[in-house]
Amino acid sequence: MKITINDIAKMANVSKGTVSRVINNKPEGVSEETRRRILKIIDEVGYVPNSNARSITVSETKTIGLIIPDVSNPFFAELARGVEDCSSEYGYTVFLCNSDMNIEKQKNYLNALLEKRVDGIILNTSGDFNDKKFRDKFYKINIPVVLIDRKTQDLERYKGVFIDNIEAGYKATKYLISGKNENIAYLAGTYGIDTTMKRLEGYKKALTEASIELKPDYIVYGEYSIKSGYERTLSLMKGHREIQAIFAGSDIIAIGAIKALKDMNILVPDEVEVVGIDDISISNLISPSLTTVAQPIYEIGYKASEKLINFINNKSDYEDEFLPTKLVIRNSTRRRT
Amino acid sequence: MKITINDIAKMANVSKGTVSRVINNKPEGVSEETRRRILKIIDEVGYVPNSNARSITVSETKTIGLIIPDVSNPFFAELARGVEDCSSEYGYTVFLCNSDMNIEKQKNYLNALLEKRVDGIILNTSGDFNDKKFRDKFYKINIPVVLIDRKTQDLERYKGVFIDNIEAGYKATKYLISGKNENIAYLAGTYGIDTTMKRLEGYKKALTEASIELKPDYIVYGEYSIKSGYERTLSLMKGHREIQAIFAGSDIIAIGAIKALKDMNILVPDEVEVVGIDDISISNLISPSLTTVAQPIYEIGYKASEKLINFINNKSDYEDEFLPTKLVIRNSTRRRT
DNA sequence: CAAAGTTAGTAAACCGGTTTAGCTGCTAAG
DNA sequence: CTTAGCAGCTAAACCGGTTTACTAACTTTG
Repeated sequence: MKITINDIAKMANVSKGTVSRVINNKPEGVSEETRRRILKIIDEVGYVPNSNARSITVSETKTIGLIIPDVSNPFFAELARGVEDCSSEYGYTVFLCNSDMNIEKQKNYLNALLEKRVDGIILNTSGDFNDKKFRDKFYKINIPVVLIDRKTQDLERYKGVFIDNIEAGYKATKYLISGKNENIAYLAGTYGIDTTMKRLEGYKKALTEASIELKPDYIVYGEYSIKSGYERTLSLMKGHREIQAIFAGSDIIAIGAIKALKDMNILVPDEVEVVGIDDISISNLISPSLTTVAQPIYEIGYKASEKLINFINNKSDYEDEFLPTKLVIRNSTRRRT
Repeated sequence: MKITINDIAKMANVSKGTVSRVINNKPEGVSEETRRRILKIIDEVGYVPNSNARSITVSETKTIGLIIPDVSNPFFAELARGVEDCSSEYGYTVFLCNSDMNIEKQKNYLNALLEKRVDGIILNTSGDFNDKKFRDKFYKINIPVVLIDRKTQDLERYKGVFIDNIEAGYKATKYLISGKNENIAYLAGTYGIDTTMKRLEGYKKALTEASIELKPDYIVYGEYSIKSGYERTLSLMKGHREIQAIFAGSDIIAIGAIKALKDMNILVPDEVEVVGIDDISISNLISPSLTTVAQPIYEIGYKASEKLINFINNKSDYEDEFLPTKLVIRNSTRRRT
């Protein structure tokens, strides 16, 4: 028996239109006296307007959807925090969705978000749409979307907030080269994903520039997880003891790699150097602390949300944005002289 | 120019009631043939029903709110993942809210969630309501709430999913005692919070049981953060070099403590042992790896969501639930013989 | 003082759905 | 053959809001 705007109207002996004006702080059409009277009643009976009812006429929900692979991954947790902070500052509430890099799950979430009529979506995509009909439908609906961290061929039409991944891969690899390493592996994340491939490009660029031969064996794909980093490192090092340095596709992977190296009694950084990408907060806590190409993770989330909200309200243009990265030198690499 | 149920009805030459039945898979009142025809049209034009419109008549939104202090804290990230997983399995979508332990923020989020007519709320409370009027209003609305991890006097009426914090504190302290330590500090989290005080009880119980004198100086309150753990450890150890072991109120605090001890050149575990509570995933990655009283964090989140959803649908009773903890022995404590 | 303008408010239409009462035409039962 | 029952559907009311067109009363202006 929820209390509605009609109840308030009756109690105050006014029409519900008048109550509506008071609720929405519309200045016209209500005298100060009745306004106060209505507000008092609202306060007394504890009336809470139903924003869903509102949303169907004003066609906005002040709600956005955030789709990421997994909040329990520190990188995405930090991203999510940035998104949520900005969103709430602008009066938006955010739906959290964990896609697990599963395209089917992502589709289900997108559908749910569309049904809930979110005003926009921030998407860390799990790859191309496999369901073309769904893609067409999705495109047709034309909901504002801002990509985050990763691009996808299929979603070319959408802009987003990223880092320059080529540069990031380049920086990491170049730093390893500066340590007089020649046999440098790229312990990559998921094959085919934008970030993975761009970082590869940077890796190649740095090697080429230094006239170091590119060895296909040194490039190993896996997933963006500790486990994957651990396992691939074991098998990689088993076959290639000559490797002197590992450029890990993310800090999470690097953490797995370091663990594997420890288990194999290979000293980090003395025997093998490791560099990651991301600079998640634990990277400074593990031992040895991780040298990494830092992304402004929180800011990426924050800016993505801001970009989305501006776009929703047509306040601004809608372009790709690339935030700067920075090499953070810690103890998984040797001192350079 | 969104397409609505009316448009579909017109296209199919039926009333919108019929379309509604088809959308909701109601078996009665529509022939197989028209059902197929309508579904085909829906598919072709890419119609997505508006669940907000739906929600105002069926008075449920299939939406729940999750309020936690901070997703970027690994403990809460894991919790959130558990909540979201369960919720999505049951067809619910979850709003993520970061309260930052700020009671005012929490109030604003609660208000927003009420306006959005969430079906229920999972709350890691940020303390008692300071606004009594709001509390009364909130109570009156009588929305299902499940507490998680922490209780509060004010919210006694609500049940939730927890661990036995007295036992957890007891286990941790007892294990430190078993290492022949007598000067054991409790590096607590926020003063007054349920978990903090219950763990204190456990700490006291273990000391009393072992006939170790309780020294007020050895109990230090702070916050549940690395920074706080770090700072309090520095000042604690400066004044009390005789301390042999630290029971940290959480893993996050323990991580800060270990960092501080390192900076003071105090060896862990040789000179000072450290035990935490939580077993967040990094606890196994830091060095030395952390001995800790493990909580089933993900399960707490998952069960809380399940409890809430069952309660929403009146399927089950609604009682407190305490999940088991387990001492995980790693390298921040010495080998016991 | 009349005309015009402003203010405060109402009633009704509308948003996009669900649900109920009732109608039509057919089949099965008595 | 009548009647009851049912399947298939429609029209209209309803959910809880917003918005628009309109009116009545009062104020300002020339």
